[in-house]
Amino acid sequence: MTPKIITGKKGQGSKRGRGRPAVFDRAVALQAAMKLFWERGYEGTSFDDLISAMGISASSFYNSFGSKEALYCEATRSYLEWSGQWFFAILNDPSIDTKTAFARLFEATAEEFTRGDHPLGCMISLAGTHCAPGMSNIRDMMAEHRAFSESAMAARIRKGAADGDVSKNIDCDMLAAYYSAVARGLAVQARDGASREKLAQIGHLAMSAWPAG
Amino acid sequence: MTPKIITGKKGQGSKRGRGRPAVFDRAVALQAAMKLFWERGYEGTSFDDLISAMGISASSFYNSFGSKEALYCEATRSYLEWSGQWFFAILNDPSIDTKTAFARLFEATAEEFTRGDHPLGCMISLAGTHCAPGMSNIRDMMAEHRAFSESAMAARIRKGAADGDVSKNIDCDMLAAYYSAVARGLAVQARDGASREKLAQIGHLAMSAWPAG
DNA sequence: TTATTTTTGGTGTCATCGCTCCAAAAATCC
DNA sequence: GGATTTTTGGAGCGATGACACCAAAAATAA
Repeated sequence: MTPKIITGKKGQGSKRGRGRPAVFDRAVALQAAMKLFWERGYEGTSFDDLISAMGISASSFYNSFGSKEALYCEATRSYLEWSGQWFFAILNDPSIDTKTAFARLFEATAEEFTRGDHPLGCMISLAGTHCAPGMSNIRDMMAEHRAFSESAMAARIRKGAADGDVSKNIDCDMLAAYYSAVARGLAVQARDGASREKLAQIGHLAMSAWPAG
Repeated sequence: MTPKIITGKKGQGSKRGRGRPAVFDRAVALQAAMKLFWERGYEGTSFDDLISAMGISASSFYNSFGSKEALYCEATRSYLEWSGQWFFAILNDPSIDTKTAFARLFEATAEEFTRGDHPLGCMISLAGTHCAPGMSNIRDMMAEHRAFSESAMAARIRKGAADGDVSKNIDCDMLAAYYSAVARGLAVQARDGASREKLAQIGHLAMSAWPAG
């Protein structure tokens, strides 16, 4: 009944201690879990699928990651850290103006959503929209992540307005909401098998809604 | 092992026969199931949730609907029949031009996605994107429905090009893919709690990408 | 080497899931 | 009213899901 509290990451994460060192690479195992969650979602991924893909036993899993839900949170953070690399690099590139940043964002999105070395689309856009009651924590977490990326877009547009490369008359939050919606739609299109070219052209069309300066 | 084949709808569906008539209204039960599936998705909705919401017993469920998967298909058809009402009425309204039809489509979408009498967003847009292996039939079914609505949009645009109210130089399929993506994005935004006004403004912004005649 | 610390495999457990069977009950037809 | 046909409630089943526990194994510190 009393839930076991995992205070800190153990396994490969702790510094070289006394006992037997873990035989598996925690980062590699986490990455494998991330891809599975990305592909199938939280509820679509079973405990057995996870430990099998991660190449560890049930007890190692429990020792190192605490629970399926804790692992999902960690995998999500890992995904965000990874996708945030290209996302924020482009969004906040100081050498380009706001509109160009968004255009490049969608070019990169078309590429990233259709790569062969990881699942199609976006782990965040597709997750936690359709879920059982009792999964509200998961749903809320993903909604927050979506809201975060939308607000990052809004901040970039506001900066553009301050810098003078975006008209001061536009509603920055609404423009960000629009491009956020387009990104979510691209994730669904990618999942349904849309080609890189198709995604790129959708993004290009979306850019033609950019308000005139 | 030999799967029980449900040849036709029984229960309230069959014409007044000999035996004891069903005590529940099949259409009402189906609608309750539809709303549950719409809210939670296929995997997020349990058998017990269903029979409880439908107000019937497990055996009545099995007698009348065959299986959870068969019910899901039927609920999906029911949803499409219902949402197709407003969708195609606007898309194929002969009294308005193509661009106006799409603008009205998004106005209606903003309203329909945020009504209090049924779940938020769209049952089709959100379903079957993140699912377990073995659910490929469900995933494929939903992807087909999405492709169908996209092709209906493309057909409307092609008709517009033929009628002369859309430029003949545009790529009709690509424009449809773009508006399809926007619709998917609106469904996610609606799920995340976006207001009707926010959705309407996103749709309005999306319309400003309409190619010049 | 010995003691200590930690991981590991295997097994067990409890709940849920989706389904299935069965006999009683109820309504119609003759 | 009796026979027939169908629905209904309830009990139960095999599979899966997500852990949880434990004793053996392995590696380091002393």
